[in-house]
Amino acid sequence: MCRPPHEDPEYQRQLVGSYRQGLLSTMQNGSARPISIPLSHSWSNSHSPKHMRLSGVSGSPGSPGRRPRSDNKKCRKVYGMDQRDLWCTQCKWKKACTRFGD
DNA sequence: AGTGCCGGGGT
DNA sequence: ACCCCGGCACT
Ligand SMILES: [Zn+2]
Repeated sequence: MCRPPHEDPEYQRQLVGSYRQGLLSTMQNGSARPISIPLSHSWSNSHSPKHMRLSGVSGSPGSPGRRPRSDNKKCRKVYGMDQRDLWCTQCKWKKACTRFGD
């Protein structure tokens, strides 16, 4: 029913993945406390102060790693350049897709 | 060639 | 905040 732009600009960017400020919509509480996320401790503060690294992931530390492209069909491939208006907002702006999010 | 995304830029 | 492209990694 309608969908005035006072909320959900694209389902409010999809999901209540808001923490940080989206909490307002769900809480409707008058007190917007910027405190906190349930930031837990580092599971035990110093799990093992040793060189924990045998050969797991990591090719180059100073690199974001490779790009394991997925065979998913996202907004762009599904609809095509001729219907860009149907893509999700992120795809429209050449950002990471939020609708499929593979 | 084409998709998919970060970084950067305009309003 | 909202709106995009340059250029890059990858297929
Ligand atoms: Zn998308």
